[in-house]
Amino acid sequence: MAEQRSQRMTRQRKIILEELRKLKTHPTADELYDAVRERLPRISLGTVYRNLDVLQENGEVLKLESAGSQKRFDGDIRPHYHVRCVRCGRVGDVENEVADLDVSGVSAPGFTITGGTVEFYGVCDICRNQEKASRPDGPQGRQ
Amino acid sequence: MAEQRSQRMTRQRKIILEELRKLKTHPTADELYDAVRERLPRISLGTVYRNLDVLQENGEVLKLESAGSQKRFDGDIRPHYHVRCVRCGRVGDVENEVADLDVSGVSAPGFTITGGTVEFYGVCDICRNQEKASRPDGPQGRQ
DNA sequence: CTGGATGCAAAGGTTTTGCACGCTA
DNA sequence: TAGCGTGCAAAACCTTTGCATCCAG
Repeated sequence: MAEQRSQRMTRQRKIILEELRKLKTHPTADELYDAVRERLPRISLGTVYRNLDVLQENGEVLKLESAGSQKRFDGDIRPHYHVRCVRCGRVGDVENEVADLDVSGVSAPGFTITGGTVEFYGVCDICRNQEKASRPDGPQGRQ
Repeated sequence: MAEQRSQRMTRQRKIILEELRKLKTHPTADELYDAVRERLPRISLGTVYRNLDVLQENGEVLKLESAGSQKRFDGDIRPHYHVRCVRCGRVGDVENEVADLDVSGVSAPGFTITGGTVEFYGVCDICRNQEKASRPDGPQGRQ
């Protein structure tokens, strides 16, 4: 278990990992690319993607899957819940402890269930402020 | 609440909704497109996407954002949990009742949490059989 | 009639990949 | 040195969109 898929710790891989751990924003690949480029101006976005894949298979980072839009990445691999902003897709960390989810009594035809997790959603402060700003006369639905 | 965004029930929209309700597979947009094309050979994929959007805003179908590279859709809007196959992304329905998730004590800095749901994952029978077939000499991890 | 909906095709955004060269172990 | 990793660019994917035309109400 937790097989290492790759052996070499290149400068690029090291810095990608460092920057991802530094960021608390659960960045998308290209947000991380921007951060890494400050230290390695010639790195390519493809390298960022390739390394995020490798690091994820090595269990060193988390790939937060969300269909369709952009994937986000997390350098903090301790078990914790996430919130996703339903407006902009930003992801935050939930402070509460994770509770063990009992999967033993759960059944779905055609599937063998191995686990589960809780996904929270909400609105981030940035979107909430924009929302307030754009309707000065009270709540009245989507613009 | 449950505002209708559109007024016209076109042949296309009607058939898209019918076919999605018929399918129990939580299809991707283009899987649904294939199904609909049997009845409307000249429909375009763009129309399928546009209608899925409208139907989703009307609350008539569910857009599953959970994971994978493609979004999946569900014609069954009753509250129920889903399982997702970690190998192929297929989605199935969980038979257990949904339990109310208490969100009141949950906090995440920078976010206003409005809800949450449980996401199960596992392996679907199709992938499990392929797995068995491709390693005739016992379990030994990824190939 | 009228404006929302369609078909077609092109554009858009994100992620993956082929290739020749570079660099870690 | 060997061969994994890189940069670059093109391709692959999925989804959205502009536009002229069509059709449901």
